[in-house]
Formats: sequence, C-alpha cells, structure tokens
Amino acid sequence: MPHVINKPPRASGEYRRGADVFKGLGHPSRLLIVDVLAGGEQCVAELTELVGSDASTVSNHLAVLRNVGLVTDERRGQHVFYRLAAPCVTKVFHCLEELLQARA
Amino acid sequence: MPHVINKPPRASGEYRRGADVFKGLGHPSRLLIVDVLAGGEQCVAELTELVGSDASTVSNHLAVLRNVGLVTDERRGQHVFYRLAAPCVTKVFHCLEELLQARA
DNA sequence: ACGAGATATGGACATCTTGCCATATTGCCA
DNA sequence: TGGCAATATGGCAAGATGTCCATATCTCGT
Repeated sequence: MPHVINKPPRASGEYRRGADVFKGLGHPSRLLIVDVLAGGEQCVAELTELVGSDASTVSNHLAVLRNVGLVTDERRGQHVFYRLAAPCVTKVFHCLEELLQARA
Repeated sequence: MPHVINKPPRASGEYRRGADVFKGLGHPSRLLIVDVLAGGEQCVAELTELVGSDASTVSNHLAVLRNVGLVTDERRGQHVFYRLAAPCVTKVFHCLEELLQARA
C-alpha cells in the first residue's frame, strides 16, 4: 500500500479494498477474535465464549473477517475452526502496540 | 496487542482503543491521506485536492485521524500541516499489502 | 432417519458514519 | 482594521453497522 515505495498514490479501488481490511479490525470484538486467533485456530463456540455476545453476533463478526480475507474457516466434525489467513497480522499488532504506546 | 506475546487476551478497554485506531484507517479517503502522509507532511489544501472531496469532509477525516492518534497537526502561517504520529504506520501498510496479495 | 448440538442466515430496530451545506474561526496582508 | 484565504465545526439526511431473536442448515450419534 505505501506510496513511500511506489511513488504515486494508489488507485482509489486499492484504497477501498485496503480500507475494508482495516474496517474489519475496527471493532473491539473482532479485534479480540483476531488476537485470539493469533495464538492458534479456535472453534466458534470457544470464540463466542470469549467474546461474550450472542452466537449469531459472533457469527456475523466472523463473516466480516472472512469476507475481507483476514481469516479462513474449516469445518471439522460439528465444529467450524477459524484461523488467521496471513500470519503477518501479528506484525500489525506490534505496530498497533507501538502506536498506543506513543500516544500515552 | 498480540496475546501471542503476552498470553492472556487483553482487557476489553484495550481492544476498544485498538479498534478505534483501525477504524480510523477503515475509510478509503483516510487511507489515502495516511498513505500520502507516509511520504511526508502535507497541508490540508493539498490533501483536499488529492482526496477530491469537500474541504469540510476532508477536515472531518483529518479530525478522525487526529482523535485516534494517527496524525498530528501543526499550524504554520495560514496552512495547517499534518504528519504521521508514528512512522510505524508505514510498516502496517507493508503488512496490508501482504494481505491483499495473499487474497488474490 | 431422528434428535441434539453447533453455525449460519434473515428480519427488525437502534445507533453510528458519511457527505455536503452553511457558518464560525484563525492568520495574513493591504 | 477590513477583507480574503485556509480550516474547523454544527446540523441534517442517507446509508451502513451492530445486536438480538427466530429460524434454517449441517453433522454426528443413536
């Protein structure tokens, strides 16, 4: 994304796709989910427990994350397991930590 | 943020603050602005030109970015210059690029 | 094939977000 | 000081989002 590397600002379409990814991370519950998944895959039941919201709500959040490509799902038996689609998300968290730190 | 490093999932308050930062990046115009700022500070007039929206709209976007701590502003003469609050944001962009790549 | 547990989906409602307009505010310069 | 250019702010209407409930779908064990 950075035009630091590729001089001219990107086409608006790219910004929209990129913004959608960040929008996916822009909700406390989804951020919690992604943080948990950074530690390894989890089934929906477990995630629902951790988030503490209605199962349908969590399912919706997972759909959001799936739609923007942040996570992938795999059914095994009667459970569906979610995992991060790209391990790189972990690095994004480090950056976020830096940011929050800097602001304080 | 990652509980990969600091085992237990963080307090909900932290997730809210973190989510707010991502929410700040979760809009095409704001992402464009941040991308431009990654190349160096710019005044509002220039950013307004690049975004192509009403000046008040751009001003609002800048306020959002400022409120979550992503950018800082400095008045010099009749212009207000914005710059990234943390250079680390550039790294986040690299991660985003990786993500978009992986999904394609 | 049936019943139960686990997820997903669709509807309804409240809330937040976005964009533009009109209107302040601020700083420069004549 | 008056006026102009650059930003910011408040208000409003349209659209997007978040949450829950009810219901559908899928998988397994019996």
